[in-house]
Amino acid sequence: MSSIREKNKITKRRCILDAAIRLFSKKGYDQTSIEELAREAGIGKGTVYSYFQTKKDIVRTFCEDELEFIREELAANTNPDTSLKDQLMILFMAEFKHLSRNKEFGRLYLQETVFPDEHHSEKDLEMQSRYFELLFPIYVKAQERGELRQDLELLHIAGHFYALYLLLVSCWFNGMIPTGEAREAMSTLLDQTIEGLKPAEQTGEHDE
Amino acid sequence: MSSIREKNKITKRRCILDAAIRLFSKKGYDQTSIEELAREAGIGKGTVYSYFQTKKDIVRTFCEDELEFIREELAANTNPDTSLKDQLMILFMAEFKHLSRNKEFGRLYLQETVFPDEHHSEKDLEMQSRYFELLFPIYVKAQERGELRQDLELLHIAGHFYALYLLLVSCWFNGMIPTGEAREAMSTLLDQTIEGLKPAEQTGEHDE
DNA sequence: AAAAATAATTGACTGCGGTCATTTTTTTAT
DNA sequence: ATAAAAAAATGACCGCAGTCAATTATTTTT
Repeated sequence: MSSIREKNKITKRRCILDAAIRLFSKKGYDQTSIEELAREAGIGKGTVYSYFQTKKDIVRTFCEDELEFIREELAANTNPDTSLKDQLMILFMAEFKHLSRNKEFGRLYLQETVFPDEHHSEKDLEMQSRYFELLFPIYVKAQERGELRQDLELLHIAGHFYALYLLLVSCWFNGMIPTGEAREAMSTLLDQTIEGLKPAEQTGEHDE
Repeated sequence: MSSIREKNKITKRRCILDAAIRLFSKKGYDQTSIEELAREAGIGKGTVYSYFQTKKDIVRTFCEDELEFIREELAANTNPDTSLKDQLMILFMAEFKHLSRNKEFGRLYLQETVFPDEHHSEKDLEMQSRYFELLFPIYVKAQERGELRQDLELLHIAGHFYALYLLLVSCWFNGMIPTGEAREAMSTLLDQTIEGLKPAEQTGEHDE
């Protein structure tokens, strides 16, 4: 029932995140001080810390919110009857789109979640597990359609494709793959992983 | 000919790195101040910065030195005629061994090199390229032996295996894979990637 | 409506990473 | 050996992330 407070809390939280997006994107994460961020958001410095634990938590929260949104959107829009590759492309490219729009945020978020310290690792493990489980139905369907071997554990399958995503993103960050070529690179990697790396002569059929 | 100076420089550099290894390993990176590090190394705080540009540079330097050492050692010891999988296992497990011995260092180094900011990306790209090229001969040989398809670019092949390494390491950091199971997990991932992810019935031969 | 209780806000303060003018050490020149 | 020049070491100092006791705003109680 506490109307004024609740509304203010939500509003201020949004203000801080918006200010952070603006400043971090414009000047970079390190070049933006919390004091300046607070000023931009129209509040005192200390207040920032009653909404977020640390400077990096601002980044983390923003990215988790975005990911949640992306995934909900995808869960609604994905057609589970299209090919495995199509579905993975849609998913990965949606995440990549978010990443390329918020490069600085994405970089810091990935640094923290892909290589977490002891303190965060449980939380990250949970996020990762939830993410993998989100994809399990897609892989099961693909197995049923005969697109994937049945004798592989779902976790391993998920791992293989997640590995490709990590690779793509890493190559994008270090400049090996420009933004415009990411889709094609992902497509190639997915094709190769789905098709397998075997020599052509050991494989029963090949369209090339 | 400047004997005293040159020797001192090398010695002090070593002292700083040793102190860093001791303190970072014992108390963690964030919990170790440069002032304390300098005390441990028996020098003044400012002196640290005439040997290393930033706190993270200490980590970076240590890891690059170690990697250089590991790779030289491997280049000498690897038998280019054993199977692709055996060679990759030896390489990856050697790097993983270094990583698991210096977890804190490794984490920070990977964060910086896998997801570099604009400022570092050229340097990291060069490191990554050198690393990939180191592996190219192994893949060429494997292609010649018929272990890998000939129609794939070397860079893509390198990418696939590098992706697996990233995955393994990430899972290790977030606790999904305990240290003792890393070898087996890597083995499984390599097998699956080398064998391909195809359904068994589409493949000409299979031992299971 | 006033008082008491509770929650939110704030900026002065602390500690650390990194800088730089000054001092100390080493080398070169005389 | 002494002075001048060059290199290295140093700690006081700066800016910023994060803390906390004091203050202000909101809610509940009477």
